[in-house]
Amino acid sequence: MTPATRRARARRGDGELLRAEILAAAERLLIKTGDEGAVSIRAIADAAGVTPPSIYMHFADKTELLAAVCQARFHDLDRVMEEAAGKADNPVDALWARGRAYVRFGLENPEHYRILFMTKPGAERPTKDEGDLPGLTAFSHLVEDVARCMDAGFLAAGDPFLVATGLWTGVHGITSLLIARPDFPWPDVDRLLGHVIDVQGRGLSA
Amino acid sequence: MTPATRRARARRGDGELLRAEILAAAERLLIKTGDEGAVSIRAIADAAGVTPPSIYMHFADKTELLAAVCQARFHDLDRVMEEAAGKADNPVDALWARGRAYVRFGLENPEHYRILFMTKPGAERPTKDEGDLPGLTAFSHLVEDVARCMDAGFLAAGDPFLVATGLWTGVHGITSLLIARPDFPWPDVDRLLGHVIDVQGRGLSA
DNA sequence: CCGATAACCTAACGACGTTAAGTTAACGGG
DNA sequence: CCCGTTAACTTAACGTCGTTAGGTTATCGG
Repeated sequence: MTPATRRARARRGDGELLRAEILAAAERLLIKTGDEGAVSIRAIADAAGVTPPSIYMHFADKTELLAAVCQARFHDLDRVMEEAAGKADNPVDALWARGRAYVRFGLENPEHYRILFMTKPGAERPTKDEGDLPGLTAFSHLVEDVARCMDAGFLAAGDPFLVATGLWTGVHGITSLLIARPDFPWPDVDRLLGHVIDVQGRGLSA
Repeated sequence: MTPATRRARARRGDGELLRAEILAAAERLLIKTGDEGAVSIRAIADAAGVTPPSIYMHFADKTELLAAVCQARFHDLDRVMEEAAGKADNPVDALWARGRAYVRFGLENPEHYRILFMTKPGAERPTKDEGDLPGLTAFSHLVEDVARCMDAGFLAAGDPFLVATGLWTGVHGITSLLIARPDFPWPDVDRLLGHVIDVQGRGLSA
């Protein structure tokens, strides 16, 4: 079962084209199969119309490839959360909208979520520049939102970083357990999330 | 590098002996290496002084083996939580003691924790009898504790199952993110856990 | 002592990530 | 127009993995 359709070789300066096509192919596979295990280097290469070693021209190893695949998706996460927060007309509602958007995003992209937040980073990966962990900007947006809530007196004064971390672990707990243990007799997701948000809201209020 | 020391064949009725030795070898490997990836069927077989196919006399596949390894450890989890809860002299303190014990246990057995609560169950595994998911009895103990808190008026009346689920996702969020993202600039674990417990306590109180 | 069979082993399959060493084709320069 | 340089790939292979088919060995009842 050689490549489905063999890709035409890129022109002299256009080696970078393949990189994008590899990422697209990996993305397609990850979404279609919904299983990280099925997204092998060989399957990706085949889907991209290329042989496996070609992938190593653009990615040092498989984990770097998968990280790149997810990085794009997690710029989406930040965008989605910012959008949701923007629609609210006070910082507290924005906070909860953020949480809901986070959980929904995770459940809609479970394999991306699993790779990013449910696997150990094998050794150290000093990824180039800003996107060190890809959700870091999203997190700092959260911290800022928490600080706004405190400044406005909606939440009790305290350490915004600590509070934001607690909120993050809260929504992550829901998201990751729903992904990892779908067999558990979960209550309705919205009810559970609503309850957790409610509890956090009471517990954090001034 | 054939087996380190070859195991003597068991006697006629004692085939089950190997099962225990395989579990022990896998347990040793998992703890020593601290990496699920290093615990291969072949490595386990080698550590048990046996060839790889012998393992399939006692376990259908690798995931079943790992599940069995973790099941024992999670009877420990229930025990540890019960012990911690038993030392408290009111049901609310028992609840928080449970949470602290849970997080500590997860951080002390990160690979077990990862296998049980951070990986997708491949297809359906209708494990024989009671320990369907191994932490289920521990969870029902939690539900009972929550109900006691409500009955005693320490927590606002409500659905104990829903509240317990929220508490579970809360401690799991902390535990699993600490395991999966050790590179994040975490606040002190006790401070974070204390904060989260404090928030939940306020949010759930009557 | 012998045949049955429990308790293992040998050999192999196919898939995986990854590397070394080719091969092909696009371009700048003569 | 051809030619050599070299970017853009490929072929072939290594060692690993989980797993299976089929053989071998040693224990035990008779």
